[in-house]
Amino acid sequence: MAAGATRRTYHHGALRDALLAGARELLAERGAEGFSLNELARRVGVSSAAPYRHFADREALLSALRDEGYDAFGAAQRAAAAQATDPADRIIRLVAAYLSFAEENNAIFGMMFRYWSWAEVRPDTFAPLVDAVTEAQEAGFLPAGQSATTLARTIWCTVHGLTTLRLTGGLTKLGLDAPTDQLIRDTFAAILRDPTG
Amino acid sequence: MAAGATRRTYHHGALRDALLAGARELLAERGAEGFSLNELARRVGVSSAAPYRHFADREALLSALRDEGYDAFGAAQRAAAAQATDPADRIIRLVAAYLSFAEENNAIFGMMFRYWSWAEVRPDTFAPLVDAVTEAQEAGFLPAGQSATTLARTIWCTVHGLTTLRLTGGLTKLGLDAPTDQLIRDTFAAILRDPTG
DNA sequence: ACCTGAACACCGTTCAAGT
DNA sequence: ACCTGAACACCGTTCAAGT
Repeated sequence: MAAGATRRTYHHGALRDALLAGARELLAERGAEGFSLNELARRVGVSSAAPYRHFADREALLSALRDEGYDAFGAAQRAAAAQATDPADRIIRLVAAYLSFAEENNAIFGMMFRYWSWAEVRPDTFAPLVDAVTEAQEAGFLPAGQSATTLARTIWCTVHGLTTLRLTGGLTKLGLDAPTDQLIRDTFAAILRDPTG
Repeated sequence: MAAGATRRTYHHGALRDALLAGARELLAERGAEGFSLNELARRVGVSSAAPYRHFADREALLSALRDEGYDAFGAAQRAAAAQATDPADRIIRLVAAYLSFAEENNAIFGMMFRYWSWAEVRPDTFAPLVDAVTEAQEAGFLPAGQSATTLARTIWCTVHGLTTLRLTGGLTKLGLDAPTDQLIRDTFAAILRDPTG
């Protein structure tokens, strides 16, 4: 699909978009550390200097992908929240959406949340989770003794740890893996309570 | 300290150890992705081909550092557990030790737990945590409804998420950071219960 | 305005040759 | 046995020159 997909003449016209599209592909194949700007240029069919017309450097291109990533992540979180039937279900769905976003966008997720950066993160990225926690507290699924942001932070830490430890193979390596649904249920059983109990 | 610290003659005698020591330094300065074998060779005062007498490749050298890292981590966990006064305190101390190990060994921690690998992880790395959870269940600090390994997995996910989100600056970026002690207390308040309550 | 070609200093890695 | 020197294919990045 990438082989020889080059305009014979001179250049593209829409090189910037072609670079971004190629970068998404290449990133998925090679991961963040294996990602090479020269390889990208070769695939897109331009000289290795051409990308510098559109991006200041390698980091700037990756930064643009992170930016898209935060958008997509926010949309996925909101979509998950919208499908919920009750406050506890909403939290579980947000958690499940977190995990599956990371699964489907491994390299980009890594760049967004795992190492450096945070430069492009949206301040409202976790608004859906904080809202869900507030509701869950009111409905008695979560204790009222802590602020919603504190509890949301705890849940964020838990789901983030679960996600990274699972995707990097750590859970499997230590014999702690389980099917996704069960993993989520068992993990948040320690935090979410039954309001009728 | 690294400048010109070179035997004038030929070579070292103990190049392998010199490489490992230099690598620990360089890794702390440059991080895992910035770590260069050529730069290491220059610092240690040998040709860029010399390290290949002692390590198959760049990865093999980093792998040796990960190996040391798991040892040091295990020792730190056991030391923390030994100081505890009760089962809940023991869990909090293990969590605090996890965080401070990551803080003091940022790059190595990243290579051990954050990205790839897991190849060198000790199967008993989390034995201290599982033991502490078992005790905490018996003492009523943790619910008895789940197995100790399941609960330990949850706690591991939470502390791991807390650690990575904090060290990468994510908590600060989203206005969720707090002093270490309070952060740990607030986070695990949602999981640990008062057995007298 | 947008891209190429050639160049720079750097990588990781290999291998014949030196001591 | 252990290391050097020189080389290879690759990086990211710069810049004069082309259209």
